[in-house]
Amino acid sequence: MARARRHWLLKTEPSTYAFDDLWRAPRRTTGWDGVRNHQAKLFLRDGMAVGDLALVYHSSTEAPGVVGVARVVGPARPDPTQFDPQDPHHEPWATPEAPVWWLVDVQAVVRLARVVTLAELRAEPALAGMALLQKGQRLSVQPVEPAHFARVLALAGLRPADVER
DNA sequence: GCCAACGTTGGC
DNA sequence: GCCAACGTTGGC
Repeated sequence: MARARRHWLLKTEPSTYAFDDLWRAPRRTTGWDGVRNHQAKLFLRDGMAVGDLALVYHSSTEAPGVVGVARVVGPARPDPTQFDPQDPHHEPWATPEAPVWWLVDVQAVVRLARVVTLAELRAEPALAGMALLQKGQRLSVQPVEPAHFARVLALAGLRPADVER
């Protein structure tokens, strides 16, 4: 039997890569590259599987918050930007035989009609345990409990079936 | 292994 | 821009 679907949160700075960039990408799909934290890497490489769902979160912007939902559509693979000397995410010690950084391919599923802001999330008692809301946390890839995921969808006015397409 | 210095994240 | 919190680096 297949493993249960897991849920995640992916942070991005919209000035660098916004959810709308993903929404407009070919097949609404991109490699989620540039993650340079080892704990986040482990979630990408070892935690995620095709079919998992992720909240996409905008940070470092006027109204930080959840802006969309994406699905993992490809298994973990080495992040190609680590091999590119011209790329800001270049990793001098990485080789194709021994990659350091990993990514998964994600596809936009739903673009929220409005931002579910960080302030709203904080105001929701049912979400008090979310990793995102813990003091000092700054991981850009985080696991999300299914109940929390469902609650955020509800705040966005979505029903569970809305993310199954 | 300890820890100070420095860099980064990210809300405000 | 400020600053808290965390991660990384490097001397010892």
